[in-house]
Amino acid sequence: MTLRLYDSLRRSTNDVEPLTPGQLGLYVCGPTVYGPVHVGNARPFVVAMTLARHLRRTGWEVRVVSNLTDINDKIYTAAQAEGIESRDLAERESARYLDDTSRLGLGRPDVEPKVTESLPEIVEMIEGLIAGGHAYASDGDVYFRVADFPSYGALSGQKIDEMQPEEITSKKQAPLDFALWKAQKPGEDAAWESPWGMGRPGWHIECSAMAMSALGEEIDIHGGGIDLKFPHHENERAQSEAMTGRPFARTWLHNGMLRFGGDKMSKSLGNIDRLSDALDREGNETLLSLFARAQYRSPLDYSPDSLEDARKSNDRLREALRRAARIAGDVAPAEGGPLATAAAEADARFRAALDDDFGTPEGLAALFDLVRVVNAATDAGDVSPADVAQARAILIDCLWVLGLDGLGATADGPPVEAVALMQEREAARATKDFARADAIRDELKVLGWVVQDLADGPELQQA
RNA sequence: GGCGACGUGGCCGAGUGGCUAGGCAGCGGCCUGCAAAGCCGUCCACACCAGUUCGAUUCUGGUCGUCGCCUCCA
Repeated sequence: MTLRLYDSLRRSTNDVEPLTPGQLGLYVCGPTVYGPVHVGNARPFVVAMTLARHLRRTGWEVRVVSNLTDINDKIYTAAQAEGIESRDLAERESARYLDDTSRLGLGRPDVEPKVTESLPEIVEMIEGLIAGGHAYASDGDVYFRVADFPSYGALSGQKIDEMQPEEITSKKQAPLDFALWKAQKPGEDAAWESPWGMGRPGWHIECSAMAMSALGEEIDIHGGGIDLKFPHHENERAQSEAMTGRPFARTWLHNGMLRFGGDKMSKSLGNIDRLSDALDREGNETLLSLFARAQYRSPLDYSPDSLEDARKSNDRLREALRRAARIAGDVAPAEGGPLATAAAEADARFRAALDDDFGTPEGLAALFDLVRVVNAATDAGDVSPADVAQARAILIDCLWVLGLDGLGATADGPPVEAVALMQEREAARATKDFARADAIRDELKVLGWVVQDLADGPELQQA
C-alpha cells in the first residue's frame, strides 16, 4: 500500500516518494517556550508521533525532528514580566513542554533541537544566504531579500503586492523583507555573537537551519499547524530554497486548529485549556482518542461534549478488550480462526485508512466494527480462547499506533476483602436475599469496585 | 478587502457520482432478581438556489453562513 499525503504546496493528495527508499524524515515545528502549552499545541506533536508509529508499523524507517524555539521576543517579554532571566524562563518552559508532551504517552521525537544549541548552523546559513546575494546585512540586522525568490507566496497563496509587511523598519530595502538576524536591543538580556554583532536569530531561519542540520538540505515531510503556513513556512521555504537551489520539503503537512467555544484555541484569545490541566482532568487516552476521531487537517471541536464522547468511545474499546481478555485467559493467540481472520481484515482496513492521508477516523471505524464482531461472538459463546486472544492482540496493536493500547491493560486484581464480599453476595443471591446482595454492592462501591454479573459468573471491575 | 478551508442526521465526525462510515445520545427488543455490559432492530443527513448527468450529498456556478491566514500564533 502506498502512503498518500495532502501537500499544502501542491494543494492535492499525492503518493509520498521518499528521498531514500523506505525512509522518511519528518520535521514538525515545535513551540515557542514562553509559557505553558495548551491542548491545541499538542495536535502537531500528536499527529507527528502517531503518523510515525503508523509508518514504522508498516515498514518505514522514520526520523522525527521537532524543535524548541527558546529564543524569541515573547520569551524576553515573559521573563521581564516575571523579573527573571530570559534564559532561565526558556529552560523552565522547555522542561515543562517536554514533561507535558511526554505525558501523552507517545514517546519523544528522535531529535529535538533547541535554537540556543543551534547558533553555529544558523549563523552559517545566514552567511551562505548573504554570500549568495539572497540576504543583506543592515546595521546589525540581516534581512532576506524576498524579491529575490520568485515563487514567494506559492505556499500560502498570498500575492506579494497585496501583502502587508511583517515589520516596518527603515533597515529594510523592501517592506516584505524579513529578518534573519536581529541586533540586540536595549533590555534584551540574552544575545549571541555573530559576524554582524551581538544579536539573535529571526524566527524563521532557525527552523530551516535545524531541519537541514538534522535531516539534510531536502526533507521528506515538513509539518506544523496551518496557522504557521504564513509567514513562517513561506519564509522557511524561501530562504531554504534560495540557499540550496533545491526543493526544501517534498510534502508540506498542515494540521487543522482546535476550536474551543467556536474559535481557534489560542493564547491571544484566552480560550485555552492547558495541556497539563487537560491531562490531569481527562487523562491522555481521552485526549488521544479525541485527536484520532477527526482527520488531522480538519478543525477539531474541543468541548466538554466532544471530550465525553471520546471518553465513552474509549470505554467501549476498553470493555471489549476486557471481555476478550476474560475469555482468552492465558491461552496463546492463534491465527486462522474466524475472529483472527476478521481482525486481520480490520487491520488491513486500518492500515489502508492511515495510508490514505492518515485517515484516523476511518481507521477507528474499522476497529469499532471489529469490536462489534468480537462482542457478538463472545456473546454467542462458541469461540476459542486462542482465536479471541489473536483478535485482541491485533486490536491492541492497532490501538498502539494511536497511543490507545493502554485501553487493553489488565488492571490489578481486586483485593481479597472485595473478592470475599463478592462471594458472600453470590451466596445471598443464591438464597434470593437480594436486599443483602444490593447492600454488598454498595459496600464494594466504597472499596472502589463494581460487580457485574456476566453469563459465567460475577466479575469485579474498578469503579 | 485579498487568499484558503468548510457547511453532513440530536451532538461529534468520516466518506462517496448510484452501494452500511464510526462514536456519543434516543427509541424498541433480547439477556437480567436489580444493575452493568453486550447483542439485534430502529428514528433523525448531506446549508440554499440553479446547472451538468440516466442519476449529485459527492462535479460546476451563484447565494447565505462559519472558520483559518494576511500581525505573535500549533
